[in-house]
Amino acid sequence: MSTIKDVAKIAGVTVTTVSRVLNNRGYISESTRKKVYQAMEDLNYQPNEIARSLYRKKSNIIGLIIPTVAHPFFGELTNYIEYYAYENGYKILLCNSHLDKVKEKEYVDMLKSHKVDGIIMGSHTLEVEAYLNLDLPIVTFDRFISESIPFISSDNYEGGRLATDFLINKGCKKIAHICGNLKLNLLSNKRNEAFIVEANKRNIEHITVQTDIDVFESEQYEKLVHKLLREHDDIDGIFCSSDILAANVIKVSTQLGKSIPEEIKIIGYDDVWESSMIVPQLTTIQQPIEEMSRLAVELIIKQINGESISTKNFLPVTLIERQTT
Amino acid sequence: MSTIKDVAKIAGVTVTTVSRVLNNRGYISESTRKKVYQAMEDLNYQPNEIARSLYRKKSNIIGLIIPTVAHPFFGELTNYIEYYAYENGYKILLCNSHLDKVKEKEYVDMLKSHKVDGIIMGSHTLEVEAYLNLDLPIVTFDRFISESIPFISSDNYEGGRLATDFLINKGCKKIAHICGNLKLNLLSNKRNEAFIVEANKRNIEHITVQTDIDVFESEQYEKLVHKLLREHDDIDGIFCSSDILAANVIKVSTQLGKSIPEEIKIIGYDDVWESSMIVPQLTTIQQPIEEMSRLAVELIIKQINGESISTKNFLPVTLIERQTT
DNA sequence: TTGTATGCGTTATCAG
DNA sequence: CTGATAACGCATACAA
Repeated sequence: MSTIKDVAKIAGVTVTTVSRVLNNRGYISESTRKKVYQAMEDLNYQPNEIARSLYRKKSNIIGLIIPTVAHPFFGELTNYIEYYAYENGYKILLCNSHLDKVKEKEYVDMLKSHKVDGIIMGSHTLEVEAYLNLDLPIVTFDRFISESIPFISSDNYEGGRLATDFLINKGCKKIAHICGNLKLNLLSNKRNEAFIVEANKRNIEHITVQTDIDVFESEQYEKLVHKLLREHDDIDGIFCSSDILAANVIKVSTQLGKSIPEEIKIIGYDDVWESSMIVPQLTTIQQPIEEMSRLAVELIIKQINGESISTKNFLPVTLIERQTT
Repeated sequence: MSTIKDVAKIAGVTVTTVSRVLNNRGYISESTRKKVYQAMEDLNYQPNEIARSLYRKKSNIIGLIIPTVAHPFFGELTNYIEYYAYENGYKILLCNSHLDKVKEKEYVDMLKSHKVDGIIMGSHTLEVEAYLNLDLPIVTFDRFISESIPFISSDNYEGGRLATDFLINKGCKKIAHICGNLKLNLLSNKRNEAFIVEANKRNIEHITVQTDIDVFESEQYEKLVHKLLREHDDIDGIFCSSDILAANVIKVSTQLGKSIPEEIKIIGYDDVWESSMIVPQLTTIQQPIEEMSRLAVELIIKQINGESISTKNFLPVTLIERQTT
């Protein structure tokens, strides 16, 4: 690959001049500008971004840590994040933590070594302190770490409320909420809070099932759902904390011969693309995935530029009624 | 962030020495080694990978260009690719081309500027020449560009044969194949070749439907499938070139009141995670996504290391029978 | 309008 | 065993 020196030699000028035309800085005569352009063309020259990064102390790269891009929600999120990052001249270094504590830590260190300009965190297995000493612009999804670290989150309480109310209004008498591990201190726990409050308020029998099964372990999920439906044969409504989980519930319910939505109603969360594709189409709480992504990029870039931003960012959710309720 | 200089100063040695302990090169006394480690610890020092990359002319980054990570197939692929890359000390710079020719070209240039060590291409909208002058290790999925550029592909012909035969053996009398744009010169076109050959051999009426609708435009897909089933009410078997497409067909068939698999049998391609999750569970041709990913990383790294590799890499496919046939 | 010299953080060569 | 110093490719202050 040719360097700025080669261009300079061919164009018969010094590297300074080449650098100038490259960055449009200071005065340069039209004739030399042309010569330089010509030389760059001839050599098929492209500036070395590594060298630029070193000098400028800015890599134009954003690190993205998520559980796994194979999960539909994070796949969509990542797609949009990369899209908006690119629009703004940034690139994405992708890290799938698989919710492995050790790996997440290693990724953080790696990203720091690689001098990324900021980190978007969609995976949080580490202790609060680990994020505090990061000394780098950061945005998290769905987790409050400290007043100084901005987060983006859907309005989880409202989502939980909407889902629960909806099931009850549809006539459910005994409902369940299947969610992640509530100990993880995620903002999504608010969904369960709302679930309990609303069910109590309406005097409806309710059960909460926590799980930290990896979402791709469908057999385990199926077992869990089987168990739940066996032990509580009279459950007639389930609120799932993700669409993927809801798909599992649909599958098991069908296997058990329960008709949806007559005998059991199911409502998901996220509104990933699949939820309108499956049969029966899933009723769900829609998170504004694109807007969350756009905002994540915006917040990171503003931090990089030293602009002030709001730390608490709640985005609205919407109930999408389809065929499972 | 502290640099090697700071460490040197604190440890009371020169940068040379620090660099030595950092890279375990040459002799160093145990005592200075300790001092240096101590200083690194105190400063929480991490070597600057940008500077290293510049000097070594090696970034340890692999560029990945795909249509979009939001597509389940590419989501899974990307997950595995990142996994294996990381295992081998490489990082992934993610690019979603959205099959946009201009964007794909820009991404390629960007990756070259960023001095990635190699590119894995899962998106090919450019002309053959564009890839030939790349002057960088490269691996493509599902496209033969030239004898010098290695590709990875499932055994598409066999996949098409398996699917077609299976439908016919199950009693289908009139079958359709919905596939991508055959003009794109992808190896997946072999699936259609096999489809036609097998159908003719068995003397079965068959139709090929090409489309280059973006896979996320479900309404358009649905229209297409509606049209197909309206014009050919007697179709009783459909081979879809992706599971996502098959999911669309399931949805439309259900809407039209056709029972699956009694009145119409459906078979997909890929075996993404969703295919076993949907109801009814999808019969499909499984591509070995993890192995394809692992191999892609292996082939790129071997090229980077100057090792010789095979350019034509076909991986076996498997028919997975579930509920739609 | 253009050139010289210096530094970004690191590694390697060559002395000592 | 350790230290100066040059080089990686680029951009800027300062001269000319």
